[in-house]
Amino acid sequence: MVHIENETETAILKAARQVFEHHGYTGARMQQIADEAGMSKASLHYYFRSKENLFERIFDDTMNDFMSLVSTWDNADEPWEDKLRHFVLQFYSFLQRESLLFILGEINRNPELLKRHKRGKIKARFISYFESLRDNGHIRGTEPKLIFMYMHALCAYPLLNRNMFRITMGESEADYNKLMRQYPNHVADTLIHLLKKDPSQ
Amino acid sequence: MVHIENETETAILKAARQVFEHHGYTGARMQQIADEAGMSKASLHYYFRSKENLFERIFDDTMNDFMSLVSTWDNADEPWEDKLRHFVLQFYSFLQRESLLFILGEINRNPELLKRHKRGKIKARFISYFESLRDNGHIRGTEPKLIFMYMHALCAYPLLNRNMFRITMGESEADYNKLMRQYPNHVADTLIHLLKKDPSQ
DNA sequence: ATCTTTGCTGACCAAATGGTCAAACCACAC
DNA sequence: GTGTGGTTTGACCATTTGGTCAGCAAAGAT
Repeated sequence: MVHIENETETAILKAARQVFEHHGYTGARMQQIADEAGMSKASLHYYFRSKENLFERIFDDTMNDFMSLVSTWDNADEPWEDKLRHFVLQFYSFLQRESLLFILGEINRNPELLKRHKRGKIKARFISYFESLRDNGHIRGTEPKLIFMYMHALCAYPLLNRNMFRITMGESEADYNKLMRQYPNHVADTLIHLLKKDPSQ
Repeated sequence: MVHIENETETAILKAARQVFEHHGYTGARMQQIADEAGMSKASLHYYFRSKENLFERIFDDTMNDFMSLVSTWDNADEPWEDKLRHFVLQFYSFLQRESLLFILGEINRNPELLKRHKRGKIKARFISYFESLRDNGHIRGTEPKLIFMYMHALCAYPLLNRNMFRITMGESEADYNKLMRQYPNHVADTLIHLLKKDPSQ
């Protein structure tokens, strides 16, 4: 009976996630979570002892998903271009579902939150893979750490910054959505272009 | 006497900025702002009527700085490569000083905040400039809107995500700082590489 | 010296908020 | 029916928080 999720418990977690992601820890209200879960505030405290407990459950779940995605690497035997594109698409679609802004905001508020997720130094397999490709001369000499950062930045930032981008680029909602539908493939193209060796060499 | 900033007023704004940027609107406490400004809470209400007023002053100031930087474009007569590098370095150093995470978080909490900053559709001059370069065949056909987004993403995200990057890349604080010192120049190199025409064509 | 204006504050207030608890409720076993 | 265990809640509490206000202090003005 350690972790069999009750139906009520699931409803609470779902509501809590919505409210925390929208308002942050300090802005979230237990009453609002209770309302959205369709039960009394006291029930929240029956299942999770405190606001902080409930919050940590949400935060940790998201962080674990995120960390495991980051350290995932498909070892299928295909060209690195395909692997990279596949990873980018998967990563982007993950970020569309999960609220990274929430995570970043809470870490900024309380950096202690990260400490519980260190698990030693995990160095993403993404980086190791491209390091060995580079060492074997299959790609340009570009630092794989930079490529890793570029990939994260390009995937994540337009989702964090949606509204301001739309305004500073003078796009309508519809046009912006259209642009963003192709966006992850553009990112994959760009990263591949950055890594591919100049054929003349 | 409309806007001559009092010394006290300046102290309040400085303290308020620190507290708001760290804790966000909902997490910020008027008492803490008063403490850090070295005065009583009542004084805050004497100078700015309410917490919301004080917050909006901070938020608007930052947004105005940000928006004017985004729409700035140096028309000096130099090669586009130099212009671009110059802009990237300036943009990155701006983001180091100002807290973009604060802005993004508050916009997420309350999208209304953006409406007051629209000023019609302003379409960054950055984009127009590269559109005309492209139309005149001086750069690759890459969509300038994408380059604009890439530039923002590459500059901003590593600053937003500092802590998680350090951990997932398995870097020490010192090594990461070293990497980041060269980072804006890497970004400029990369963007130029993406735009430059293949010399063989 | 006294009045007036301006800056500033301690003491206070009403509302909101996280949390508690005794009692009610409900399914099920006997 | 009666008892028993887990579940749910309305009423309540202590604390925190944004905000107010009467009044003090200091600096001119008269």
